Amino acid sequence: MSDAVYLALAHPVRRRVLQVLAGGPRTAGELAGEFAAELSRPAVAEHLAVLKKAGLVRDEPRGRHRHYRLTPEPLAEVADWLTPFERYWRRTLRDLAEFVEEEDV
Amino acid sequence: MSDAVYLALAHPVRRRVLQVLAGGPRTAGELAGEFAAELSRPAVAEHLAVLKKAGLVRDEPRGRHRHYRLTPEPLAEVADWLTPFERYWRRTLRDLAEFVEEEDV
DNA sequence: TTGACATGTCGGGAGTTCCCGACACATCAT
DNA sequence: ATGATGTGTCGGGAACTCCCGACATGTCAA
Repeated sequence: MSDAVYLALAHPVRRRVLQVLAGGPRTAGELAGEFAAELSRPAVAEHLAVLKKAGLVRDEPRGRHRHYRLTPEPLAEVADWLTPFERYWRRTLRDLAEFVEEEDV
Repeated sequence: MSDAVYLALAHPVRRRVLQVLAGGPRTAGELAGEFAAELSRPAVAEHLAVLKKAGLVRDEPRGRHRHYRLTPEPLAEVADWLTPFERYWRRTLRDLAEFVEEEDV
């Protein structure tokens, strides 16, 4: 379930696929073309399957082609998970003080 | 490099370790104890090594123990990567209109 | 109907992850 | 010094990831 989303993001090619799809829907062939220099077509198809399983893309047949489009709702869960940590890396002075105090125990 | 962060987040135990450490530093033994019901101590140690490689935790010897603390700065990169997608899942009416238009081409 | 094209899937090989029990080492208490 | 304790690491097995070439299926054009 939610695990699938984090797993989908764990490979650089899959992250780039999402970025490409953010620019609008593409066919499977167009996507394979984007990565043809590095990856075979079946490899790209596998990555698309992983993204689909995570609910991050949806596919739809259009005649002889198949269109993939971004369905980024599952990313909201990742963003939510990240939120509590945000206060740590955007540290205020008071947070920093707490941190140093803990450090010197 | 940045790959290591996404990879670190890809395992549920490692995500939970980060959440535990958000509550303050812990020794290796305390962390292993938190997961003793599911995982052996060496397994937890391996997960800690992955987190360390990603720069998400830092460890420090304290006498006979070793303290781990959260260093969440690398998470900022993930949050930044996520930002451009945010406008898709928090869709305004105008964004929705654009989307539908694209959809019907 | 036939041929060309777009795409999904299968079989399998190489590498990696994940996990554990066992061992090694350092530190502290006695 | 000795023994107990906290921790890292090693050896290895099971499962999984990643990738490819080859094949199967379905759609369109002629």
